[in-house]
Amino acid sequence: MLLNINFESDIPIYIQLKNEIIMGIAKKQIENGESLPSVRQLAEDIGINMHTVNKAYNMLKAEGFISMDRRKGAVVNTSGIIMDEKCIQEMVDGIRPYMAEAYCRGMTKEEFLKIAEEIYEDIPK
Amino acid sequence: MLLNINFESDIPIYIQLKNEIIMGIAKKQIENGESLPSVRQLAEDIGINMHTVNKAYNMLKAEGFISMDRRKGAVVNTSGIIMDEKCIQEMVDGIRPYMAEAYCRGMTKEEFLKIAEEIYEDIPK
Amino acid sequence: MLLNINFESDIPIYIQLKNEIIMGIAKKQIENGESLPSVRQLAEDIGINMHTVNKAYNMLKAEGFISMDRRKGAVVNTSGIIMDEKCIQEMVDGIRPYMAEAYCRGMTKEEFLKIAEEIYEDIPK
Amino acid sequence: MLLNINFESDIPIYIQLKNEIIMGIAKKQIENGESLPSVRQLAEDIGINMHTVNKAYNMLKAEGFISMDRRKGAVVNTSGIIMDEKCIQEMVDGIRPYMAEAYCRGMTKEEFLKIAEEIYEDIPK
DNA sequence: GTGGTCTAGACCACG
DNA sequence: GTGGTCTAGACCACT
Repeated sequence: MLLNINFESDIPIYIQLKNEIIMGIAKKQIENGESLPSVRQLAEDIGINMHTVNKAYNMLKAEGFISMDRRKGAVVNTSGIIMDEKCIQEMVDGIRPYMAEAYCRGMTKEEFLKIAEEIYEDIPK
Repeated sequence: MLLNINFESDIPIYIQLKNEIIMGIAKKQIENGESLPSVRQLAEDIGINMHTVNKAYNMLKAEGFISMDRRKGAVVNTSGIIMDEKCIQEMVDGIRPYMAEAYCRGMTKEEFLKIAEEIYEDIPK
Repeated sequence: MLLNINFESDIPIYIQLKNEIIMGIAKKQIENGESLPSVRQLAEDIGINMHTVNKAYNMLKAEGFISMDRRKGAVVNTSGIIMDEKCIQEMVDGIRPYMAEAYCRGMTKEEFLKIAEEIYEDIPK
Repeated sequence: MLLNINFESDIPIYIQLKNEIIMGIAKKQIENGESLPSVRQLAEDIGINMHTVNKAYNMLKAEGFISMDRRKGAVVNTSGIIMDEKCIQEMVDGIRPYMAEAYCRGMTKEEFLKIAEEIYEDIPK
């Protein structure tokens, strides 16, 4: 799994890491039931602090993407996750500002939906 | 123009304020050429510090939504703004994580696009 | 004489106005001995405050470009002005930052001097 | 790197600071990839407020001279900077008033170019 | 009265 | 220890 981290971004590294792992799960680069690298290992690979990886793993656990196993470490476990009302609301609140800006900049609904569709279809690849 | 700021949010106030003003422009609650309230006035109205408003205004200026006229203060100026490559890329990078999460949570493309369409159509209201 | 003022610039209007008048003198759009418009007239023409025009005229007077005449108002008087050490120093300090930036951005001396020459030759037109 | 700040000048401290750092980059007193002092450290060294340094750093970041790396602080990054049309235009607009004044004061093109050449050649020292 | 600049001091998120 | 955010309050330049 390729984890793309931009150290100059204003998005915290642990958030980027969390997003990249979710992307890896979506792309099935890591399957349900498989283990993620150990905190220490991943930290060393990426060249970041152990605490940062830990934080990302804890967020993933809180959001239901992984579970912690004493022997196998962090294990992907997507069996119980669903798109509930709270998730939808967070998503709506998250993307609305981007749409408002696009709207002001003259992007039509069709253009926007076309791009959204492309992103979606590009995920599993 | 109603500016909705959530002081409990982990999103910085000046970012929320910037987004709310863009939303106000999109909704045509404030028209092209009109002046925004003075930094001090708006700060007092919302109950925040002058500098926080100033930061939001400066971001809007940098993104091309307003101009600072020495005589009229902050003026909405949407004439020159377009959805260029950089904007599209930022939008794509911004919404992709939400889509990847929705994808993992089993939301279909159709469901996602339906929600996206609803948000878009809800903007001008 | 065409006076080009940008109200959205971060350069104060009275400075812009002063510079434009000096440019007008350089271009011989206004000759030595001629009168500038009255403070009131010019303010109205440009659409700015009378005090702002006054400030520009006072700077021009302090720098030796004009003299105030009771009957003729502000009169261009370039007879006594020279490029003394102080002026040179101010010019050097003023353009050095632009050159340092151009240098960092990879502009060669030849390119810079070519542009400088072009600007100079463009003045009297 | 020697940072020369004039507290009596009417040029804002953060602008002077920005210019001095660009000069330091031009003189190779600080090389590409190196870190600048932390905002707090530099503020203390110069005897100014943290926020003033911060503003200078943010301008340098916006102009492409440095990147903010979450691990290494402000890092000089001149790899991507070029002298594009916008930069040239800003430079031209910036130095034209000095040239117009020099022209009025009787400085010839040759004298002007000689001084410009001297400033340029003096930068890397 | 406007924004711009600067200071001082605080808290927090990040690494 | 780092920068980011926010506050409070001050002075100034500009219009």
